[in-house]
Amino acid sequence: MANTSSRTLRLLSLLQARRYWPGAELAQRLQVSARTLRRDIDRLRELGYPVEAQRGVDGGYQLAAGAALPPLVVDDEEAVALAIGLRAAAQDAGEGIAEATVRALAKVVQVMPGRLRRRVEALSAMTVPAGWGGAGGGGLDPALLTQLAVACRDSERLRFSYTAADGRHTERQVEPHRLVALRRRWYLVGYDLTRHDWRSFRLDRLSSARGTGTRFRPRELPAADAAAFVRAGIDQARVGHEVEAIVDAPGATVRQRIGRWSTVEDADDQRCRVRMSVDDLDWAVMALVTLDADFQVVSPAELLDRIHDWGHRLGRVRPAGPAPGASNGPVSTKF
Amino acid sequence: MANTSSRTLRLLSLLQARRYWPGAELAQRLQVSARTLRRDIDRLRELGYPVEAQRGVDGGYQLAAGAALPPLVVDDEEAVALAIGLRAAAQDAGEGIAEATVRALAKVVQVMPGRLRRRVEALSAMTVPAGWGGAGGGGLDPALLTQLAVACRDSERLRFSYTAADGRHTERQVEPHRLVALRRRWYLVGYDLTRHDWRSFRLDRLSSARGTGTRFRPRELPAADAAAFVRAGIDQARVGHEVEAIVDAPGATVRQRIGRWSTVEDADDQRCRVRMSVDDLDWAVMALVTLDADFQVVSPAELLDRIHDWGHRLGRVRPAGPAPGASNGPVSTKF
DNA sequence: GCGGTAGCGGCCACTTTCTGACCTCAATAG
DNA sequence: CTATTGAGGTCAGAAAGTGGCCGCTACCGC
Repeated sequence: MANTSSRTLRLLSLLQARRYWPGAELAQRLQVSARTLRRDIDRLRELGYPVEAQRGVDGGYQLAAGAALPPLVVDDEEAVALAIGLRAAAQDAGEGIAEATVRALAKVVQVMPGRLRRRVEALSAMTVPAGWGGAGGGGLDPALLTQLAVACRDSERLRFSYTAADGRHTERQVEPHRLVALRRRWYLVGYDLTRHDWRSFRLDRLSSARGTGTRFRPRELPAADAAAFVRAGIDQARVGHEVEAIVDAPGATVRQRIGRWSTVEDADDQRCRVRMSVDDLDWAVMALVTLDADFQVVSPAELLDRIHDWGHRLGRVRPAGPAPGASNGPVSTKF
Repeated sequence: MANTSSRTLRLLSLLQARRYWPGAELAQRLQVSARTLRRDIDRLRELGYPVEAQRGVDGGYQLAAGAALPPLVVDDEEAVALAIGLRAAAQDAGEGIAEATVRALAKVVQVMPGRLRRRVEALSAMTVPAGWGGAGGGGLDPALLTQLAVACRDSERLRFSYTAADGRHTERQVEPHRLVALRRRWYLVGYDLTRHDWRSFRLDRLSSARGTGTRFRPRELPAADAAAFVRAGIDQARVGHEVEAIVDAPGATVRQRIGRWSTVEDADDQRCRVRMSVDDLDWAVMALVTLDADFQVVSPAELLDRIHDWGHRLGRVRPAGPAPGASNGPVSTKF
């Protein structure tokens, strides 16, 4: 701990933990003279981390936002929070930052001591599954996502079992290349060693993955990028529903509420046209109903059925009569 | 860049970015001899970050999970992903890690260059607000959360305007102490300088906060911890809705779907009793309707009204007639 | 089992940096 | 104005970092 670089790191972490530090206190904590502290501060500044200083009574140092990101020194709890947040974010990240999210997740998880990893597992078990646990949508296992992200990063071969679209289970051995989020789904792009070709795998159809422990030299993907590869694959096997509806509310309002998942076009001042791609029609119904406005369905017809189905179900809800089951029922799960 | 400590930092970042590195490549990247690299690796190990090495052909170094967390070296995109993930996580974090989440958020945001901060703002504008953008639920402004977290951390006085429960606006000057998440809501605990007493403030009633620039010496909170303080305050002014319903579906099924937010008691084989506390009735409606089963409402009566309201709205949805706005409308927002 | 590869670490000589002490100066708040 | 606190120069001794060399050991493929 008497080292210079370790001290520099500690200084950085102190400056990150609290904004203002009187120089004397820092010097005392780092067990060096005030002069050396000043030199350490200089070192940080030379490294590109702008440390600002206030002179005079009650002065001190503070770490400001600079051109580059300093290494983040986080404590245990913060690391757990990071992992949880990233896991949740990965579930429905926009296509733009999804990759960065898993990259960061892999980074954090990789260096996290085992005890923290266990805490993350425990905590995220009680977290909301993907997109509201919607009726049909199989939740994505966040641990799987992490595992695959690490395997991609480290170029480690994987074995897993995969359930193809036709329902057949197969065992695969794959060189993982990249994770791709597309249309609210995750795909693993990799080189299938038994098929001797590139494939993309939907994460929700993939299970019991484990690394083989062998590393490989990354191959070159025969596509512009991984996202393009996946897109090419799923375009020929379309699935899901294209929803279109006219909503009796201003486009701006609608955009604010559900613009994230849909394309909103202004029709006139009071109406707009909403388009979205969903896997599950219930999802579309929820999106539309939360708008608190009337709407008309353009397509598909099934959506209208579904909506009326919901309407009926909700319409026939009645106050509960005499208690049907004694309220002293034995089984109860909290949370 | 020729510095030893900066090189150590760079080495750490390289080891975090990819798992396996051949020693020769690392040495070349860091512009040092292999011998010095080995010494650098040693240095890291002495600092407590376990670097493992593989000998022999195809050997190399890898950063393993150790006892302590090394400083995270993240790139720009990853930092943005971190901030986005943490913001989202803060919105509905469990009470246990909520505080760590904002702490981490403050840490990340504090050192983030302005350009990244702007990207975060832009991106999180298109992110789902708290709990599905539920109709009534005032979304929490994530920027506010960040701002307050930083102010708490840095012991900086705040001014803001506050709308009390009775609807009266007041201007407050406060020494922020801690942020607390309780029952899916955020509170700021602080010492109110005009009232000369400790208060807790609901974040969704707090607006136009700005730091005064003056720091203060933290006072001691007259309570076990900040959460206890808030709890004591809100227990005397309960709010929200206690929902109870009988669902015509087995308890196990229901528990799997919405057990996270509710208490489910088995009534008999085919029915169960669901209880939940919600701020917003729409939220309860959504939870119940996604169960895909009939149900009866025990309480409150308003819930029944709301359900029937939804039922009517959904019931009168019709297919769209002739296109109301030309589909070549100029304004279109994707994403 | 054998040879090649690649990490391990001791040793040495040389160079560079670091450190604390002492000094003067500069900004800031009361 | 004055006390406080950071900025920074200089100096000498101490400590480190560095590269080159060495023999050693673990591991892999043949």
